[in-house]
Amino acid sequence: MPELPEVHTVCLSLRRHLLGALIVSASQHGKLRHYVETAALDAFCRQQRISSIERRAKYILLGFEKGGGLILHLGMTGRFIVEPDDKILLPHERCSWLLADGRRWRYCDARRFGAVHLCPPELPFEQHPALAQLGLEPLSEEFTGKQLHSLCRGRKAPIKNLIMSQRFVVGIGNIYACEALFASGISPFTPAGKLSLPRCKALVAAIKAVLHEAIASGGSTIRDYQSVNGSEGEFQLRLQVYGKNSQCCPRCQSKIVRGTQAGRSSYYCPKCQKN
DNA sequence: ATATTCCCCTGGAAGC
DNA sequence: TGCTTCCAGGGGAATA
Repeated sequence: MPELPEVHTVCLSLRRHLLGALIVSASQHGKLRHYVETAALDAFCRQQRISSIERRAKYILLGFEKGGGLILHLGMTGRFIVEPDDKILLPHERCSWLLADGRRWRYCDARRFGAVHLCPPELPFEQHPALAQLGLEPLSEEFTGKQLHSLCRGRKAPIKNLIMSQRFVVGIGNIYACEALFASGISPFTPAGKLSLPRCKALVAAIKAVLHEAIASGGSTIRDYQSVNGSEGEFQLRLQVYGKNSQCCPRCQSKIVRGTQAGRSSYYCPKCQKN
C-alpha cells in the first residue's frame, strides 16, 4: 500500500505524535512477515525514549535516545494509531507500545505483509540487514538521468520492473511507477537497456516530480492507505493512469490499458507511451 | 547473475 | 441474499 510519499507522510505524522515519548511496555499479537516476540520486543523497548523518526526507502526508522531503535515496514496494509489507552485490542492489531503519558501506540496490519525489526545500539541503521541492500533514494541528488542510464545498461528486464526494484532505486511502487512512466512517455514494457540517456533523464525528472507532488498531497488513499489515526491522502484525485483501466488518456483520449508485469498491474496509454 | 513466477495473508468489490 | 472469483500502494524465496 504505501510507497515513498505515503511513508513520508506517516513519518511526519508519527513525529508529531511520538517524538520525545517514553515507552513503558510493548507487546506483539499475531505474526507479521517479520516480527519480534513480546518478550524480546518489550525488553528492547522498555524505558526507551523516542528521539528520531526518519524514512529510508519504504521503511520507518524510529531511533531511541540511548541508541538503536525500531525498523518498521507497513507492507500493503500497515497503519498506526496513537490514542489514549482503552485496553481494547483493535482489529488486526499486531504490535502496541504503551507510553508513559497513558497513550498507546498501535500498529495494525490486516494482511501481515508488514515488518518490525530491532536495530541494536551498536549497529547503524543503514548497516542493518533489512536496509543494507537498498538502492538510491529517488529524491536525492545522486539519482540522476545519467545514473539511471548506467543502472539500465545491458538489462533486458522492463523498465517498470527496474524502477520498482528496491535494489536500484527505492520508494517507487506500482502507483508511482505507472504515473512516472506515463508522464515521461515511456512504455512500461521497454527493455531498460534500450532507453537513451535523454529518456532516462526525462524519466528521472518525472519520478522526482510525481513523488514531490504526491508528498504535497499527503499521498494516495485508494483503498487501505491511511496516515496516523486514519487521515487520508488526496493524490488519488490527481492520478493520470493508475487504476484508469479503459478510461480515456488525459493527453490523447485513447483508451488506457491494463497489462501485467511481474504479477502486478501496469496501467498505460499504448499511444502516448513508446518503447 | 539476471529475469520471471509464485507465494505470503486478508478483505472488499464485482460477477453470477 | 449468498457464493465465487478477482484484485490490492510489497517483498522475498524459489525457479528458469
